[in-house]
Amino acid sequence: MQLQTVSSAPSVAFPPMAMCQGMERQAATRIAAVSIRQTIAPGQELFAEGDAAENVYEVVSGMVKLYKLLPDGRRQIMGFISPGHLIGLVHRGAYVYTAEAITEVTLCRYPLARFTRLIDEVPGFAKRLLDVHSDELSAAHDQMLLLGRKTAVEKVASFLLMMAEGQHEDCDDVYVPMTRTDIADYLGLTIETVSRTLTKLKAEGVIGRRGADCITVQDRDRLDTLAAGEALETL
Amino acid sequence: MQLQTVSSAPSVAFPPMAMCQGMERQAATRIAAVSIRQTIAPGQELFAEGDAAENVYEVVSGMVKLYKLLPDGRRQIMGFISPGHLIGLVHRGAYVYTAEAITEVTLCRYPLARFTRLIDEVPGFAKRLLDVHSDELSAAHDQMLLLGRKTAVEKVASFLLMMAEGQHEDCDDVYVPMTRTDIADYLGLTIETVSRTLTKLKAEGVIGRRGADCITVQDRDRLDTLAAGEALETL
DNA sequence: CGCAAACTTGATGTTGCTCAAGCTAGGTGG
DNA sequence: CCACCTAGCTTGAGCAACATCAAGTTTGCG
Repeated sequence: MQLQTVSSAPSVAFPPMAMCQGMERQAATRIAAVSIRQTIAPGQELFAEGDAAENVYEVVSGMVKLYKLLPDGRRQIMGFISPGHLIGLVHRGAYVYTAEAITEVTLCRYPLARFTRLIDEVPGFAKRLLDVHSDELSAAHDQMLLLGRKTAVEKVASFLLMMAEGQHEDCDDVYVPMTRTDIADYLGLTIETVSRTLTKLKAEGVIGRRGADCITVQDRDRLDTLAAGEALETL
Repeated sequence: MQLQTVSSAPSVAFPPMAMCQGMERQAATRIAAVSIRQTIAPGQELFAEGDAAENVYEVVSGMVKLYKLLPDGRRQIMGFISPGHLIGLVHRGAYVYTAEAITEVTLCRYPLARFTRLIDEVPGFAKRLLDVHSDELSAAHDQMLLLGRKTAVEKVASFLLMMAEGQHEDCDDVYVPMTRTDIADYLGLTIETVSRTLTKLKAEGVIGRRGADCITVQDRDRLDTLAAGEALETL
């Protein structure tokens, strides 16, 4: 019997599976065949750093955070995973970070053994995975630049733009499901600095706010400039 | 005619090619067959961020730095590449960072078109590349933790341990070929802070120094503790 | 020998952190 | 339905770590 918050069921082929993006129909069908659906509640861990890797996951709905901890509890969030993206990077058989649900999350789970077999068996799948890895690595590098060299304002501006990306284009509202603590641990700041910086951006008319988890982009150009780190404006 | 500092020559199969590590003899031979040797001088660029990707490289000797710049010149070094490692991560056909030689560097160059074909043609090659990518991504995540959450002392200690790794085991001397500016841009610090931190570590007896580019590890345990970020000692 | 680049050291400055209240909103029970 | 409670957020005052600015010192090379 599973935990109440976790349910599993074999999935039938599901049309827009990101895992199979750009792949042939037959290949996509084979990949979908090894996937298992499940749902987890906010705050639940998918797996922890150092656990033996047993599955690869694809987020179908909701949002997951990935993080690492230092021995004394300092935390760095490596990324927020939104629908259509994969989780489960493995390094010598173990997960390299902890994955935890921020909202309620629906997942596709791929048992690692079967998943690995697909790499040999499904033509084009290895290349697809290499592309996915390249995207992740590129994002990691952008984040390194942010963490090492951007100011607090630049970090928060970059974060807002990242969150805006992939949300409904027609509207300037950005929905921010994670807490200030999560944002701070993602940007290498404290929760107070995140809060103050948002207040400053609002005072400058760059953003507006409808409650803590909904932010309106009022001056997109200005936000872009700040995020890019042009260093023209100090705010 | 090539630049004086750059020379190319078709390579014969070369025994310990890292690209082929763990692969069958025949596969390794095929991979080696598409490689071209070349040498570049310190300070020379292999390619720049945003350039159309044309090659993948493997460092044979020497050291290369990879970096990104902000519009106003702030720089973040993504990594130092030592022999046996690959360079040339591609994201939508363009390089995502600039690669520049620190020392004189010998390389194996693999033209991208031929390299890509090998993925389909050589069994096991795709998996090998996925492993390489996993290692890189894991290293990038470690660096994100360092940049976002470690103190100056912890950063410098981590850096020294990274440099010590892969150097002759029998000796405690760590050879540091890059400048303080490079180290600072790698750790998200200033050159002055790097210098002061090294001085502090020396005063504490954790390290000793033979000139600016050679450092002796005198208390390995202490250095490990500091790098791990146990936060027990403030120094 | 002399120059330039790289490094170290010192004095001062500033960004973002720490500590400490308040505030707000959503959920619960009376 | 409303008061209360709590988790999360905001705001303020003071501080510390690291940055900046400014000399000196060392090193390697022509």
